[in-house]
Amino acid sequence: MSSKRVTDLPPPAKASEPAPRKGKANLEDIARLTGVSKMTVSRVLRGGSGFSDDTRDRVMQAAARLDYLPNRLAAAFGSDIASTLVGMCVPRLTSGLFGHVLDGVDRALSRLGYQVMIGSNNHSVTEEEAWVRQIVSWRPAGVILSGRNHTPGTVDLLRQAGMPVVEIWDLTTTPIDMAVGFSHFDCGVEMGRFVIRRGRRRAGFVGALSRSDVMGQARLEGFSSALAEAGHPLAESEVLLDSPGFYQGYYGLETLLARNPKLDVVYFHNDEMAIGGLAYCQAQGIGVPEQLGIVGWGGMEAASILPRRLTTTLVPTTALGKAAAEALVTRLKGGAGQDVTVVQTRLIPGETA
Amino acid sequence: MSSKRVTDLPPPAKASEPAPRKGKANLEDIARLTGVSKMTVSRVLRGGSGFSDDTRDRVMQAAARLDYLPNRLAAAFGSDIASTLVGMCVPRLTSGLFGHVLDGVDRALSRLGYQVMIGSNNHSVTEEEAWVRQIVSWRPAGVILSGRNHTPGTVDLLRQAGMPVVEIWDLTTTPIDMAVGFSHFDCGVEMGRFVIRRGRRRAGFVGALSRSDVMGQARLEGFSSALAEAGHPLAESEVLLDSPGFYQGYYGLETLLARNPKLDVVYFHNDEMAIGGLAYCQAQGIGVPEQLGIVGWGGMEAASILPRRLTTTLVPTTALGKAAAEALVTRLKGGAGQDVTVVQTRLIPGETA
DNA sequence: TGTGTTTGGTTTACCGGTAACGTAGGGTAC
DNA sequence: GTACCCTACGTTACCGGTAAACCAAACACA
Repeated sequence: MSSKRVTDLPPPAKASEPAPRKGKANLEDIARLTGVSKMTVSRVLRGGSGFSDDTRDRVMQAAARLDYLPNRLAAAFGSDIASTLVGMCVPRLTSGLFGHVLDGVDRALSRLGYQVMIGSNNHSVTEEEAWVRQIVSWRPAGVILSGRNHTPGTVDLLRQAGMPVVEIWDLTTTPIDMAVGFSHFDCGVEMGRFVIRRGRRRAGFVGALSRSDVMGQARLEGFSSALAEAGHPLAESEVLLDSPGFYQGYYGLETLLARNPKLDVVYFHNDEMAIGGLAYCQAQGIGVPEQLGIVGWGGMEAASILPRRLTTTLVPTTALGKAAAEALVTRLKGGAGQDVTVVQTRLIPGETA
Repeated sequence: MSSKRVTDLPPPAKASEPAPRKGKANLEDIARLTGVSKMTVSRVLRGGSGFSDDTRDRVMQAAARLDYLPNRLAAAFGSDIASTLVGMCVPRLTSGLFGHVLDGVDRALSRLGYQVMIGSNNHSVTEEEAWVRQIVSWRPAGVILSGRNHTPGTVDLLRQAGMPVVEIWDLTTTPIDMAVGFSHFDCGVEMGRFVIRRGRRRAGFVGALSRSDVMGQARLEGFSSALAEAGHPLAESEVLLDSPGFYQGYYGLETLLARNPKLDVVYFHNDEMAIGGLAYCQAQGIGVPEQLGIVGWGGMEAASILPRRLTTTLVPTTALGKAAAEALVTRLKGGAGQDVTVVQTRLIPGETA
């Protein structure tokens, strides 16, 4: 017994009493009380068929009387297909965007009786592999990963486990199994073209590529390539080895402008950093957008209510999570499941560029 | 077999071949290959004692050769004390604050080999009970809940399961088992006294008590009582039946000021709403803090980098999560575990009040 | 030399479900 | 009347570990 609490069962219960101990009952106990076999009880409780209405009622009553609590561990272990566990790994749990993705996933899955096991890998594929190794040993029904970059070990583990895998966030043409996301490169391209259209010519970038945040990198590359194509290549870039937060945006912009005061627009790794950048401008009396354009990425709620609405790219985080969950469930139900699902991001032309 | 993927095992493997099928090996397979019993293998792999160095090496080699993946499901099921699952339920996964708490919990627990299963209850004790019922059927090692309000059913389930429970966020003098948090009422009191000291006399409150967010309610009560004590009771209050976000703060303040334009300070449900309120002031040309004081709660990162640093209460979210995890683990290791752990919040006297 | 004790194992039983298959009895088609 | 099928169960075996008890050989010590 794992009971560690002190105030548990009032009397220590007379030995070898077959009396129903409330709350510790199993199928056998219900079977005994009902006068059927435990297999029949199992069938009834799972809502299958192969029993009479009368039997069903009696089983249900007995289960209620004994306060029966199913043991999902036993069920999942015994049947090999009954697992309703789903593992989900995100880069950082503290990211507002991933919070919404997680929420989308959890809402969609828990409604169907699945349980989400979380993990975070801090943008490290090595940590991700360690997490996958742990998760796979729980024999989950499926796994959701963030990003398309994984160690060979991760891929091996998942392939061998033979379970559905959804890679979210960034698109990949060669998913391990399925992918739901959008192209970060294209986000960058779109924003690059946008700032060019707005007449900006000397663009900078402020990022915080903690570890190997290849997706922020991809946005930068898309941005750069669009600028180069237009004949006005990226003028300056400051990439901190830090997490992409408000402070980093504030000081990142300070550093960037110190190096090149003539910039007329700055693309930020994300909205949090961009808002930090805006704060810096306000503090220094730099006019936005007249003197300097500020553009972000991600579409956090705060961005739309600022004094000046931030120009950014809106990412449908909750919908993305929901789509990932649905792809997984479709596969679990035996459906084919789409290999690659694209969710649409949208450039919000705010008032800061 | 649960293999649904198509590109699984290259050749369909000759029938009844005792040859080690990579990645599907179990203790028995390792035992056979090593020439010992599976019990010995179990001991070796768990790093116990009772075997020679030679045996250990041979077992480890065999395990590596077979790509052995432990089956935690079987282990947890079979032993009743080996579960390393921990359930954690938060009001909303999209809340920045809870993201940090979750992160603190997950970091602390995953380092020790535990797996966190998440859930959200949308501030509803009924949804919480449904979640607890699901979670308990996974026989986790422990459970972390948010808030101190629970249905009798929830409490029953947890008591019967007899597993460690940590209630976080709000303090309670009568925890189900253990509690880690701080007093929301006291936060309100402290802020009430603070605004009085700053000379404010006509205070308002803007909240968004989605469902039964009793903790926001407690802060309001503390705030009110401090004001009343000082002889300047709360003048106006606007509580939306909505989630506490930026927009709600913006429009909540608009509504509040429409009803009572003479307010000289407004306490917000949280920082997100307060920032929304600040945005409204900026949009309307209301001088902060000269004309109107704005104070928030929570201490989100954004609050400290705004043009004017927000006056708020800093909640040590990550530390709180870590403390909760540690309380749980202490209890799991057999220690007594502190009943109630208080984490310190800190009023940050910013520049907005 | 006999008797603990330690070392390095083995054996057996069990956790609580589920899958697969077996079967008795009543209805039914021909 | 018999072959067949359906309904409503029961039986058996098993999933992959772990706990507990047992055991033989080697060693220690008086």
